[in-house]
This record gives sequence, C-alpha cells and structure tokens, in this order.
Amino acid sequence: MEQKQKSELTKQVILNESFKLFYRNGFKTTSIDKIMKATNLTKGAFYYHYKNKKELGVEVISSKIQKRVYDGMITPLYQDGNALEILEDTFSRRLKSFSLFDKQHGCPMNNFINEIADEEEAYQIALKRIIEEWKAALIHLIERGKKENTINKKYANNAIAIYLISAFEGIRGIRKLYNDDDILDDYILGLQLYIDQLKA
Amino acid sequence: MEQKQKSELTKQVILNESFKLFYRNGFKTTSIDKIMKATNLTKGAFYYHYKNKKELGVEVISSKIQKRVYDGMITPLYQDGNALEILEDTFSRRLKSFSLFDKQHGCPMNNFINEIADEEEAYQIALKRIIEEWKAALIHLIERGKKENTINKKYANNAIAIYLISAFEGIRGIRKLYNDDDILDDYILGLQLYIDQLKA
DNA sequence: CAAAAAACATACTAACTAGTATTTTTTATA
DNA sequence: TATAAAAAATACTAGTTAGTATGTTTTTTG
Repeated sequence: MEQKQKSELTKQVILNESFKLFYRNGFKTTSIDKIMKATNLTKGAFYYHYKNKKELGVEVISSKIQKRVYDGMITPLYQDGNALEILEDTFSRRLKSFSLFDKQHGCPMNNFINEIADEEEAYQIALKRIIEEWKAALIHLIERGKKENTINKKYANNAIAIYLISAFEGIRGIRKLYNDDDILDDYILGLQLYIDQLKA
Repeated sequence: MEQKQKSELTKQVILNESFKLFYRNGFKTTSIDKIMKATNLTKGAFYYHYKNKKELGVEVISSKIQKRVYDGMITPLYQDGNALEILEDTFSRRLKSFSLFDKQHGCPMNNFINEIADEEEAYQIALKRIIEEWKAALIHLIERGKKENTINKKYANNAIAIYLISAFEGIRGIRKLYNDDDILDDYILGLQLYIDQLKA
C-alpha cells in the first residue's frame, strides 16, 4: 500500500479504537496502552502519529464525535417536509433507535462535556464547535418553518434550539440511571408538548 | 471531644474535601492521596472510615450532592404561591445565581452521571434516588397547580417534570463550553416559552 | 490506673500511567 | 539496488494509583 494511505489508515484505526474505548470506559480511565492493545499496534506507533493524549482527545471529538452528531442529529434537519414534524421526528426517533449499549452509556459528546470540558480549553473549543453547528442547523430549520408559516413567529429561534438540545443531552445522561425506557417515554411526551405549542 | 462525635466529624471533613475535589477535578482523577492531603489527615484515617473509594463516592452522592440538589431545586418547590411562577422562578433564578466556578464546572450530579454512572450500579442507584425525589417534588407541585386551576390539566405530570429536569441538566453541561452567559439566556427564554403554555 | 478498643500514622506493594529514547523494520526514491 | 526517510517496535523512566500491613497515639471503660 502507498505510504500516505497506510499512515492515514493507522491514524483512523487508532481513532476508531479510541472512540470505542472512550465511549465504553470514559476518557480518563482509558490509557494509551489500552488503546494500542486494541489496535494491535504499539506505543511507538501512537507517539509517531500523535503528540500526546490531549491531541488524540481533540481529534476524537472533532472527527468521530462530530460525525456522529452530524449524521444522527444535524443531517436529518435538512430534509424536506414540515419543519415541526422534522423536529419532533429527529429528537424522538433518534432516541428510540439507540442500541441498549448506547442507552446505557449515554451521549459520547455529553460524556466528554461533563468529564473533561472544564479541564482544557482545547476540548471546550472542539465540543463547542459541534454544539454551534447543531444549533445553527436547528435555527435554519425553525426559520424555514416560520417562513412557511408552520412555526409561530413569536418565539426566538435561539431559545427553541438551545432548549431542545439541552433537554436531549440531559435525558441522554439521566437514562443511564434506569434499567428501562420509561424515562425516555416521559421525555418524548414532554418534547411533543413543547413542539405542539410552537405551531403557527 | 467525645469519640463518636470526633469520628463523625472526621468523616464529614473527608466528605467535604472529597466533594470539593470531585467537583473541581472529577471523580476519577481525584485520588485518595489528594483528598487526604486536603484534610491534613493520612491514608490510615481514610481506610479506617471507608472501605474503599467506591464507598466514598456513593456517600458523597447520597449526602453532599443529594443535599445540594435538595436545597437548590427541591425545597423551593414546596413554597406557597402560584405553581407556574414557582417553576419558572426555581429553574431560572437558580441558574442565574450560580457562581462563575459553578457555571464553569457544571452540575456535580450531572458530572457524576456522565462520568461514572455507567460503571457501577451503586452509583446509579444513589444518583437515581436524587432524580426520583426531584421528579416527585415537581409532580407534586404540578398536581397542586392543576387543582388550583393554574396549570392546564391536559398535560402529563411525568412528562413535564422530566422535560424540565432534562433541559436543566443539559444546559448545565453545555454552559461549560462557553465563556459568557448568553447560552443561559437562550435557555431561560426557552424555559419561559415552555412554562407559558402550561397555563390553564 | 490498666487493659482494650478506637482513631489515626507510617511505610510499603504491585499495578498502572503518560511520555521518552533508542532500535528495528518497512517503504519510497534516486 | 543502495540510501534515506517513514513507520512502527522495544525497552525504559519517573510518577501516580488503590489498597494493605503494621505500627503509634488517643480515648474509653472496667
């Protein structure tokens, strides 16, 4: 294989295994040794490609986690159709579609936010970027809904977007505490109620 | 001093310093050594009073954190007055009243939930107990609001309670990513909008 | 006041940690 | 195909970790 491609592939392997272990066991308790054991490579390979663990953390956030949020929560917002229905569908269907593992381990982004965001500005910046993109996509959709007269114009776009995101991230954490999905059903009802009153 | 009292005092000192360090630096990265350095006691004292770090973690949750949530978010719900006003006041005023430190470090309970809840059932149970108490207090208040005809009877108590809690915990994390309170203002607007439509 | 129990201190272990220094292997290129 | 550069392996360091074993001091109690 060509060298550049192989090098890039190694980085991807490290990123993939890192993401999986961070998600399963948390950032701080996942050591470089454990990651490299999972890749079947050695520490030499790691420190050839990454300066330190912090740099890896930032890259996991800005590539793996960013993509995850993008695919699951942002891209669907750009579909055609009734804006309110898209909102409700995205925020509730996504929740229902999570695997048991994903329900038990919560949102990788939210885990990072609450485990390490207050420790390093680099993490903050990378995580904020995702939230800002998500927020922007929501505002765009809400704006469209207003133009098409399906969303009531009297409510601030920012406020709706942030309240939706907050509640979603909040419930992703709270669900960890339970052994069934009843709490998710409560959330979804609360969400529907919220979206209902945004109607024009 | 009487022995029992002194022993209890030592435990409280350890709990207080533990909570502070867990809140500032996270659970996993706070070692027993660091905690005992902060108390000016030694490891011998720690392992005389606690079986291991896990037992300490559970006790920090079920005493310090429980009390914090109780004082800040639950007790206010039992005040006299218009139920909706109490709801809005509790969820927004509390947010505004946080110190800069508390804004930067988020909610201690939410940090625990997202850092370690999925690792040990004992943590889950202790944390769930707090959420359940909070939820019950909210439901009680909403129920009263319905009886007094200030809250619309058509919405499910559970759903309202969980959506409020979720959004609050969510924004406590997200605020960590920012350097000012704009995002909190967005949240508060979103909250007001939510509460408005609960009116009877 | 002596013995026993409680409370704490000291010294240690074995495992794990991030990161470095050095060597070997693989690949590209002249 | 020889040489250089890239990629990865090996071996190491110095510090940290939870937890233990064994002391010493303090307090209680008979």
